[in-house]
Amino acid sequence: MPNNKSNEALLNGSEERPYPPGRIKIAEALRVLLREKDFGAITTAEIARTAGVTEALIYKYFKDKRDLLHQVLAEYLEIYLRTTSMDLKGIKGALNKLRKIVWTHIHVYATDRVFAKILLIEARNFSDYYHSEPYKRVREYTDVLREILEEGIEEGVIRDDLSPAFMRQVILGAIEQLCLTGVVFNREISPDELTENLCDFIFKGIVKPPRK
Amino acid sequence: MPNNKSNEALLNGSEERPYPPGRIKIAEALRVLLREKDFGAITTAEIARTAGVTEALIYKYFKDKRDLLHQVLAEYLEIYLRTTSMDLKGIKGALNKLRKIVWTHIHVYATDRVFAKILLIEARNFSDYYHSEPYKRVREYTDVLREILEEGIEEGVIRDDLSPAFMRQVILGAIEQLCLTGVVFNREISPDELTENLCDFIFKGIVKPPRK
Amino acid sequence: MPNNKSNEALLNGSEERPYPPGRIKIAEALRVLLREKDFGAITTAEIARTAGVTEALIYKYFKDKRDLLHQVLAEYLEIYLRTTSMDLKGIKGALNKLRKIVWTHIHVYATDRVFAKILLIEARNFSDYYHSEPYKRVREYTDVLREILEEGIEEGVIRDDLSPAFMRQVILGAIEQLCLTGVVFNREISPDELTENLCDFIFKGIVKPPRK
Amino acid sequence: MPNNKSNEALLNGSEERPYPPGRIKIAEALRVLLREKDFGAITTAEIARTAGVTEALIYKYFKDKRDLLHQVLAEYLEIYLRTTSMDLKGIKGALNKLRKIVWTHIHVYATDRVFAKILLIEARNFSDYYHSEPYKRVREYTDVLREILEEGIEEGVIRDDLSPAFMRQVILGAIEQLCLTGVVFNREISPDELTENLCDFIFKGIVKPPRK
DNA sequence: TATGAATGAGGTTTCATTCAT
DNA sequence: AATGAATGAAACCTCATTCAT
Repeated sequence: MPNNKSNEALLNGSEERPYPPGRIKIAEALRVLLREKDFGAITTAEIARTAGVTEALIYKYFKDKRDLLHQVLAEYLEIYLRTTSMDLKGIKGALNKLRKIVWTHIHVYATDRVFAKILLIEARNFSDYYHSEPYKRVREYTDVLREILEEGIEEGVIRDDLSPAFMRQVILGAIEQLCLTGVVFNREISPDELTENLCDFIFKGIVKPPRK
Repeated sequence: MPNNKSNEALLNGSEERPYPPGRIKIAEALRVLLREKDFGAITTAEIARTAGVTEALIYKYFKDKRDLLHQVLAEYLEIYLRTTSMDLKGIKGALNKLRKIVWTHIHVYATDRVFAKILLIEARNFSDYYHSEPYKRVREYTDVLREILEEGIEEGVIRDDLSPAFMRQVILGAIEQLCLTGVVFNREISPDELTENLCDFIFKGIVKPPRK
Repeated sequence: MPNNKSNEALLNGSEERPYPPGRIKIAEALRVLLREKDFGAITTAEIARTAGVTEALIYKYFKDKRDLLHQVLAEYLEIYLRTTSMDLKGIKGALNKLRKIVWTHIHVYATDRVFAKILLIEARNFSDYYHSEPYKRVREYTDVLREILEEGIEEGVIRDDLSPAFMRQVILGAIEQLCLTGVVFNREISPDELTENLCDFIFKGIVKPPRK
Repeated sequence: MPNNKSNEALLNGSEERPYPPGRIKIAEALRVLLREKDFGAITTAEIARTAGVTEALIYKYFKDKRDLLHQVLAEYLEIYLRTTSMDLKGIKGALNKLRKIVWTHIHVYATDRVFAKILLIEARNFSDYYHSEPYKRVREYTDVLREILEEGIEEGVIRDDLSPAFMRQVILGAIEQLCLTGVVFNREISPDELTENLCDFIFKGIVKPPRK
């Protein structure tokens, strides 16, 4: 792996300026708790207890409870944005890239349930989410997908009578829906299988081609 | 319209046993408030004030605040389930039915923003939602879609190498994602256009067919 | 049994003017519920539901919830006052009477747990109880005991250097304490055994008489 | 007084870790209010107001309103348990000890009306009281009495044909009944006189010994 | 850097009670 | 004689947040 910096480390601040222990413990506590319950059901008291610090300390490092979630989400996004662009390197052809990014996306949801929960369940509930910093990062993330679609159109392998933005929505919606139930009911998610089927769907549609 | 009972009336209980005025006012108050803000941001005090009744009355008719939402949601579902099966009557061909149900689905989100908000934003946030009564109704709703897909497979117009359940997920995910932004940013949603494009996508896929 | 009127009937009003069915059902409902839970934990809604009437009806027949309890208690007292004076008839000697009344008292607590609960647990909790109508009936009840003690003093079989009022308190306290645990923990209470031991205690004290 | 730690201090936590001021004020407020009214008639708002703190603080230090009462009661018991065992030191003879403990017991009720009220009136009304922590302390308290009785039996001064547990019940019941009216009607209670009479009753019984 | 103490503001819920019919 | 509808008042409690140290 070319990553000279582990994800773990990334969650704890930059190398030169690592986060103070209290801040690390708090963010980690939230991650732990999110594994078990909704953000809304988690109290600051609980976070503090889990982190082994006082509630007041949370407000030293975070503007408020929401900000804590946003920052934790931002840290995840940081990681997965890197991973994604890394993963696409060296792949040729828009369709191959598309397949790859679909797989990566599903894979993340499959393996990192906390991240998945935040994105699929919690985030959209905050009315200000769609104007928040993390949402902008998410857009960066999904923009990669749009760029691949544009690339495919230019390559001539993807139809040009549907807007890339529209196609991106459909693909993302499909991915999220497919993963949502897995996340909600804590079921296994198989990236390989889902990617295979989804790309099959996306590429060819569901209408049976007429017999020759 | 063949409906001999208006939707309005349906929200007020059965014809013989209409809901008491207080109950109607409370449910209506919630609907009004949901137009403007998140369920979580709505207080029982607010609901009571808007309804012109006392807070206590809410608890006469509903187990708790959540139950109120569930019941309001259930009433919506009741209506739209009827509408949906009504709408499909007389349509021939699975693909035509599919197109119709996609249109209906989008149309509902486009016109009934309160219902859309509950379903797209609030519902999934309640950890117990996926085990709740309303969710079962939603399943009934989406099952109609699956049946259409099965019909299409039998007719031989829809491919049989992807499971109907899978296809349903993809289609639903796409619809929801497409409507979500409209709902969140309070933008117009065009059922005709979206349906047109979405069915085009779904039916044929995005890969450009090779020139003959 | 010389009683030409059953207890059951007594609870339902006088013979010529029986209580209306609603009032009977409500009082009975309270008795039923008291078998299982504290008066404080019983709500008017519960009483109404159990009685199969509406809450409003309770207020037709009773001033308020407390009054309902007081009336139910009064009805019990009515019954047991009759029983007691009946029971003492024909018994000769203050000590025999004393033994008899102790037995009766314990026997009532042993068999009628609802009555026992009201008297041993609920009643004293109401600050106004000691000025209430039922309390006056209770005094009548305990006065019988005092009269027996006075009789014994006159007969010369009971010491005259302790006031009858004082002795009554001690005896009643002992009975109540002995029954209380039985009632609280829903254990069997044996009137025969308790009476035997208690009278033994009361009559002779606990100090071992010096050897002759 | 050999006590190197005042009761006052005991109510405020251990010496090294005194309770925070808020907690002390709240407990004290409840004690003050109990002097005037029933626990059930005291509201958390009232407690907070009297203590000069916010209602929320009550819930920082106590699980709920009941827990507050339990803890206050526990603190009293702590004190009186110490006092009791202290008081018995140096007394010879089971009967003397018995007399002493009766006096102490009555004396406590006579002087500390709040404690008396909790124990004689409030406590038994809480259905869970008999399974609560404070009740266990009360048992410790009354066990001392039983031990004295056992000692007396061994010494040969107390009759051995009645079980110590039974005798304890009778004695306790008598004490409580005797004090109850004093407490309820806010009348003076004379420990000396009551003890004198009660022990006379207990030791010798009420039956006049036959003339020699 | 971190804590202990305390708060403000409101939240949901409960329950006895009333009144028009 | 009984009900259906509604209420008033307060109760208990939660939780994010602040501030002095």
